[in-house]
Amino acid sequence: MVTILQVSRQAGVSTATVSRVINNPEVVGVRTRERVLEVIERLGYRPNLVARDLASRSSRTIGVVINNFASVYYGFMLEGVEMALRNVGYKTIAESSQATSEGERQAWFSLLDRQCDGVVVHADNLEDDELAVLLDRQPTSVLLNRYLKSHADRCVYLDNVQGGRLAAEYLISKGHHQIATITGPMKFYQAKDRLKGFTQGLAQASITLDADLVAEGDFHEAGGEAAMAHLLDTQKPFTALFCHNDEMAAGAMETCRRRCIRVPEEISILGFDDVNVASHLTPKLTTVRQPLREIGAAAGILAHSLATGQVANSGLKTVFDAEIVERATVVDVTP
Amino acid sequence: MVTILQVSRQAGVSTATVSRVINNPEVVGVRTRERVLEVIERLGYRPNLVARDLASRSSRTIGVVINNFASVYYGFMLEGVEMALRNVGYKTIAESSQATSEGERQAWFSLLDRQCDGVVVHADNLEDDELAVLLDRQPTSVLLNRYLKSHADRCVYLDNVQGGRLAAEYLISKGHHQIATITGPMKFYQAKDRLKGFTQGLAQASITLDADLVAEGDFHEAGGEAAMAHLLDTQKPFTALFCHNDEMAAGAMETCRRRCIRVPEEISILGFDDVNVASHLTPKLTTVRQPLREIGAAAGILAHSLATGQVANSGLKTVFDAEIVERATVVDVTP
DNA sequence: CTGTTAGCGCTTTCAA
DNA sequence: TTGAAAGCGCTAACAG
Repeated sequence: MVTILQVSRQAGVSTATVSRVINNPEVVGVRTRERVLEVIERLGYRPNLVARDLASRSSRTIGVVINNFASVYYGFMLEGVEMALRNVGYKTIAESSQATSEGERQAWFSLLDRQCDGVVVHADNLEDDELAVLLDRQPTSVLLNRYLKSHADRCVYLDNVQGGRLAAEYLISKGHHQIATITGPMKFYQAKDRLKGFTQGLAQASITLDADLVAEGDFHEAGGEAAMAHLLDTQKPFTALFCHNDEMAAGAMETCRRRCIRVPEEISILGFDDVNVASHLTPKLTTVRQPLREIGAAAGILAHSLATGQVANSGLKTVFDAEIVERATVVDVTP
Repeated sequence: MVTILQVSRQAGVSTATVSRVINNPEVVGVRTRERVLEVIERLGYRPNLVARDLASRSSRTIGVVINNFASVYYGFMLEGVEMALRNVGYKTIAESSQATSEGERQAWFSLLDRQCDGVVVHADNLEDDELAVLLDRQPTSVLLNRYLKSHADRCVYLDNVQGGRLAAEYLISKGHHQIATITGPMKFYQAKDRLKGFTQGLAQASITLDADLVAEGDFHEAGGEAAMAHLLDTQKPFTALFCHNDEMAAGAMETCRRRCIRVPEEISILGFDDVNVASHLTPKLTTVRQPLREIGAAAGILAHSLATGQVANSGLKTVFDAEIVERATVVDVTP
């Protein structure tokens, strides 16, 4: 391994000067700089980032905690963070939490131990109060797609209430009045908020959500299948279904297929997220889209701003709206 | 930030001892250890990994280069690496290459600069000879899902020839004789190998692959759609189609749908990979499965072995077989 | 079993 | 514009 010392000797300068041509070229004499650059090139010198980080007490890196890597939902957000950070010369490093509170805690600390300048945490499982304590202690950490009232300026997220309301409004605009819904696990605030917004949306049209038309799913396909079967079995009629994510919508469609219920002719189905399963289903799924890349990018930038002490909240967008992506599973039933 | 020095003072021992209770507890007197542990706990001390890495010249970390994060194909492999490494107390850190040779190079070096003990590289775009040079220089780097004859023991990959052959054999076993195929871009060795194996498989049954029944795709859905349209337009009859990945199979199915060609009644379709789009298509896609997690895990372990100087190649599995996952798009046409 | 003593490779005052 | 010197926080011989 070639070190800065060897470069400095070869170039006949001090290590400080070599360091300068790397990090602050303009401050170094042009002739010296040329010479050093030449040696660097010739020796194939590459700075040891670990040493640099230690000495400079900065890693120019933002850490990201996500549930797992094998889901495009997190992949999109991660890509968003990475792209945004690349533009400002920062690196991204991600760690997965296996979707457990312990995993979230560990990944978060692990990133901090690596001296990340900031960390973007997608924490579905940690409790509000623990999150609050951690955020207080880590002034450069931000929450991804989770909202904590006590630290609103540290949260970048989709407005799930708006998303839920939008779902209701859209379905109503297509003439539906009897609408069922399959929610995510109600312990997640996403599910709570989407249901809340959905209920609001229905209320605007003077529709009261019938408790029999609400089924709790698990955010996975199997749960969607089961929940749909349950809804159908209660015999309450409905012409449209809103699912809290696309996976469950896929499950619901599967149940319909098995029971020979035609989608969308007999039942319209609306998903949420717009991850790529949506466009592969038959018929293609109409869904409520989350701008995952944008959300990730905003979170990355926020963490970066906090880390570099820039004007915090300088008009940075932190709450995002969902939007409808019309495909083929919702049909207009206006008489 | 609380450092090892503060802990040592509080505990009335040297920093070396604190270091020992963290990294080599058994070598420290039980009473001292208790005391130090108590102080660590009380002060909330967390070792600075950057400092440890620098001092120990080891990061206990393996880097991974992948194309991008927004695709489960890479996500699965990454998860495999991570899981395997976790078991041996190593960390994983991933960087994306944007699927360009320059990106692959940069990500690779960047990981090395961070002093990763080894790196697992998914490099589709770098040329064989450059790869060979790099592998020679980096004795702890391994290739993921790519085969380089000159460095066979540094490659962990799916046997694409076997996969292609398996596809042919399977289709033939279902009574198909007129078989078309949509390949990946032929500049990728995966496509070459799958086609080669496929041809071999057909040859075993004395079938010669008709050039008109081969179309080159792009590994994406759009390319699959176009390639299928092309195949259909040549008017050569075929009863089955083998696609080099599931995305293109989805595209081909879309083209069939548009042209009112029933799958699998009129044309059977076989995919490759078994990423989750496969199970969401209608009908569900029969496909050739790659054990992505296992491949990732093996690559991680290989890099780890090389990094820790363990018995290289101690019976470590480095080439994996594909297998058929039967779902609903291939039908038996035996008379 | 524990402390002392050198660093790891780089950055960063402070002077010159 | 450049160099000398003092670390960053931790580990790793080497003694004892």
